[in-house]
Order: sequence, then structure tokens, then C-alpha cells
Amino acid sequence: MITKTKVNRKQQIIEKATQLFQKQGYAATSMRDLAGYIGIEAASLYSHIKSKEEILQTICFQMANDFFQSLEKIELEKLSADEKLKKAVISHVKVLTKDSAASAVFFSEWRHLSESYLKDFLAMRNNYENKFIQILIDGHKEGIFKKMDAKFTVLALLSSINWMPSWYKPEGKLSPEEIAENVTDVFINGLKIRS
Amino acid sequence: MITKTKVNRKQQIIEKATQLFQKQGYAATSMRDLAGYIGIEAASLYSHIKSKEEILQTICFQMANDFFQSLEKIELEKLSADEKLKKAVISHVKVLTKDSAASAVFFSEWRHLSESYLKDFLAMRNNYENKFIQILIDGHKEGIFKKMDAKFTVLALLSSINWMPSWYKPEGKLSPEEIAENVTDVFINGLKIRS
DNA sequence: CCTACCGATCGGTAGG
DNA sequence: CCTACCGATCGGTAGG
Repeated sequence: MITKTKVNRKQQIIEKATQLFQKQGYAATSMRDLAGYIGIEAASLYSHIKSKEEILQTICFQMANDFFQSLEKIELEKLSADEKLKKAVISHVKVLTKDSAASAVFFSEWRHLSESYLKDFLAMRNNYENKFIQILIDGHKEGIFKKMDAKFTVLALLSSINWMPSWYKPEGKLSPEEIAENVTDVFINGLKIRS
Repeated sequence: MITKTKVNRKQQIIEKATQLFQKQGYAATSMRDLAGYIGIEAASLYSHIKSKEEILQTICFQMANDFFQSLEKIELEKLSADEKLKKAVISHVKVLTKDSAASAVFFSEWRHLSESYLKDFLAMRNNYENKFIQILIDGHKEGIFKKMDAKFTVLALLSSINWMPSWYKPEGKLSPEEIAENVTDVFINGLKIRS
């Protein structure tokens, strides 16, 4: 049996914590819970992490980074607004489904971050939403999208996608691309048969 | 000063708990927190309620009932699928915005219900979703809606609406009807200008 | 509705 | 990574 290095153990702690935070919530998950699942004493966790909140911070800011990076790549491309929106949704869904447990924690447990982290977190989220809003505004200027409340629409769009980790099963039949295809198709083209 | 009756006090406890559960989450809200905001001792809460979980049960099942009743009324009406969908969304949004704090608790904190209540809760939610799914299926049969994954679409639709309590401000400029109008318009007609 | 209190559990530290 | 332990806090009860 190969000895586990500290790095691996830390990774293991974060992964198990992610699962527990998703299932039970951050506040309802105790360090003794977590340690028990890993097979060590609660006190031993602190050889690898500084605090319970540090775990949450790691999860939240890792996800935030992933979302940001994936969107920034797309912003550089020269695309029409509807193509850009579709690509943005696809990469959003890809990040989301790559680790749906971490995504669920990211979306539901961020409020338990302490103040200064919370501030950074909310600023990043706002920034991210604004990039989507800009795509819709551009699309309207280009004559592709109808007049609408862009912020409202983006929040509705992101909400409908972000809720997914709560019911998305990786073994399900839909790939990230198919999910994004479905979502963008509904939002861009609507449900009605065109006449 | 008029003496508060027990009924009023119980109502006050539930309302304040709803606010705290929304802001901090159920698990992170202590009975001492709650009592402090009301201005009594924690032990005194138990003259009015049986347990912390009873408060959560009251909130969740009250909301579940409201949602159900509003939808059942619409099911009886003879309407085309797109009209029925719109009406269903309007009354869903109305229930949601009537008490957005209770709605937020309903959508985010139900997992802290104990097992038997959890089972009932999930059954009701499934039942509710199925009614929406049926509307979409009927709409496809009537030739109004295109072919789609009805369950997927309903979950996306409800998610985009249900996320609202986390950012909806009653003093905002949009009425429930306008919100429902925006949401259904996007879903039914899409963002693209018809050509 | 309060005082007084219960056993259980919390996140975390000291020291090895 | 463990044993031993800390002060704080938890939901809730007894008795008035």
C-alpha cells in the first residue's frame, strides 16, 4: 500500500467535505462527520487544513475561477450574440457538470463565507452576470434579440442552469453539450412552433 | 399596550424564524438567536412551538399547500396549453412573491426536514412538477409546442422562477404579473426576433 | 414567560 | 495522526 502524501489527503478531505456540504449543508456538517468518513480523528483534520471555513473558501473560489476562465475565453472570440450566448452557456454547463457537487456547494453555501470573502465572492458573481448581460444587450443592438430586461433574463437563464446540480445525474442520458443545446434553444427560440 | 395572544406570538415566532432561516439557513439559526430577536428567552419559545423543526415544517407545508391550491384551480379551466402555462406561471409567481422569505426557505431548507416529512415533501413536489410537465405534453399534442424533453424544460422553467426569492425585492418595479409575463414570454416565444 | 439547568455536540488547540 | 481536552453553544426540559 502506497503511503498517502499530505497533498492527496488534503484533496481527499476537500472532496469528501464537498459531498457532505452538498448533502447536509455546510452548517449541518461537523468536522467529526467529515473525519469519520475519511477514517481519522477530527483533530487530525487540522494537520491538513486551517479551519472548516477554509474548505468552503477553497471550493467556492475554485469554482468561481473555473467559471470566469471559461467565459473569458469566449469573450475574445468574434461571434454573433446568439452564437456567443450559446457558447457561453455550453462552457458554463461544462464547468457545472465537471463537478456537480462542488457546483451545488458553490451556489448554495457561499453565504456561510465570512465577511471579507463574501464581499469578494459577490463582486465576482456580479461581474460574471454582467458579462452575460452584455451579450444580450449586444444581441439586441445587432437586431438579433428582441427588446427585454437583460438583467432579468440573464438571472432567469443562469438560475435555470444553476439549479441543475441538484438533479443532474452524470449517468443521465444528456451530455453537457446536449443540456446546453436544450437550454439555449428554449431561451433563444422559445417553445412555440414558428408560424 | 395590548396584550399579545398566544396565536399572535406563535405567528410572530414563525415569521421571524422565516427571516432568519432565509438569511442564515436553518442549521445556522439557533433558538437563542430567534428568541433574542423576539425579546424573550429561548426556553420560552417552547410554550408556543414543539420544536425547531416544527417551525420548518409549518413553513414548508404551508408553502406547498399554497402552490398546490393555486395550480389546481387552473387545471380545471378549459384553456389552450400556452394560455394554461402562462396562467400557471402567473399564479406560481404570485404565491412566490406573496411571501418571498418563506418561499426561499421552502426551496432551500426542506432537506433539513426529518425523514417522514421529507418523503411527503418530495412526493408533493414531484406531483406539482408533473402537472406542469403534463401541460407541456398537451401543448405538443395540440401542435402548439415543439418536440422537447418536457421534464427537462419544466425543471428549467421552475428553477428560473424559483431562484427569484433570492433576488426579488418587493419594492422593485416589476409586479408578479409582469414577472410572469417576462418569464413565459422568454420560454414560449424565445429571445429571437421572429423572421 | 422566566430561572436554572441538562446532556450532547460544536470547532479547534496542545502536546506528543 | 492520536489522546486529551478546552470553552462555547446547541435544542430542549423541569418547575414555577
